[in-house]
This record gives sequence, structure tokens and C-alpha cells, in this order.
Amino acid sequence: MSWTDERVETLKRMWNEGQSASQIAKELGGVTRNAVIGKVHRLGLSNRSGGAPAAPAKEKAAPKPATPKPMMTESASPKPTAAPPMSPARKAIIPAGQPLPPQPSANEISPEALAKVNEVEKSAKKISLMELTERTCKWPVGDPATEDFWFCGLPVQQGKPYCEAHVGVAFQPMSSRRDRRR
DNA sequence: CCCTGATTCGC
DNA sequence: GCGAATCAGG
Repeated sequence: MSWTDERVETLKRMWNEGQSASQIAKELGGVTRNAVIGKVHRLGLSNRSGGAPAAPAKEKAAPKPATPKPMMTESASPKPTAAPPMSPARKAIIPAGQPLPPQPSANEISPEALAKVNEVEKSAKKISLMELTERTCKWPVGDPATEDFWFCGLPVQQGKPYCEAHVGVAFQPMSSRRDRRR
């Protein structure tokens, strides 16, 4: 693949939209994110600005022009309030009667988060215990005492044991989310 | 480990 | 000019 006008155009557009290099590469196809980044540099638009070099620096070793970009959306307030799902290990010891394990109670969890989970669970990979890996969401769904039980299996949020959606319900902002978003 | 962009350098 | 390899950071 080569950089046709059209492809370059798409590149520019997406880059300015804040898309990541890898996303752009995927969209374009036939190129890697490295290619995209390389091109971005050659086009001189490493800084996601329309093209207004407000900083006329002549530095050679200017390490950091500062990046006023949103970047990673990481909210840090890890205080597990909503009971994290129990270990799969207790699978068999459940009185198969009715005292079902407290399905991560839908107490005061963000309605949005719950809605998100419901959606996610529909497209979940539904993997089994054995299929769990370091980077698969380990959120259990269903009744461990029945066949109707599986793990989410979606890609986990970096660091966390669950996917984004499940991290959302697993880690409550400790109160009933009071603060405002960023 | 996953991901991000930045840089280098042989082609 | 191109982009894989590498680097630096989250």
C-alpha cells in the first residue's frame, strides 16, 4: 500500500480527530501503526493541531513541548465497595438450594455502568474457568451451581482483573459517586 | 502484558 | 519517502 492522497487525507482527518495511530492503521489497512506514525511525522503534524505552530521554539533538544491532550481516561479511586465476585474456587460448595451467592449486588451502582454491563454480557465471550488468562475479564456471570455459568472473558482493563464495563461496577467511587467527572 | 506516540536508520 | 525496530512512557 502506498500513501495516496485519499489515504493521507483519511490519516490527517483521523489523526486530528484524536484517533490513535493503531486505530488509523486498522482503518486504512495495509499499514501498521508505525507506518502511520512515521507518516504523521513526515507530514509534520505530530502535534494534533490544525497547523498553528504557536511555539516558535528553535530548540534542538526540546524534550517536552508539553502535551495538552486528554490522553488516558484513568479514574483512580480504587475502593472496592461492590463486593468483588467470589473466587471461582467455591464453585462446588454452594448449597445448590437457593442461597445464591450475592451476585455483585446492584445496589447503588451507576445505572449507566449497569446498563453497560448488561450489554457487555450479551457480547461477552462466555469463557470457562479453564480459559481464563491473565488478560481476560474474570467477571463471573450466572449461577456457579448450574451450567448457566461463565466468565466474561473480554479483554481486561490494564492492571485490573476485569474488562472496562465490569471494572465499572466492581470499583465504586466509594460513595455514591458524588464528584463530577474530571 | 496491553497500549500510546517518538525516533532512528537501512532500504 | 517509507516503515520496522526500537525507545520511552502509561
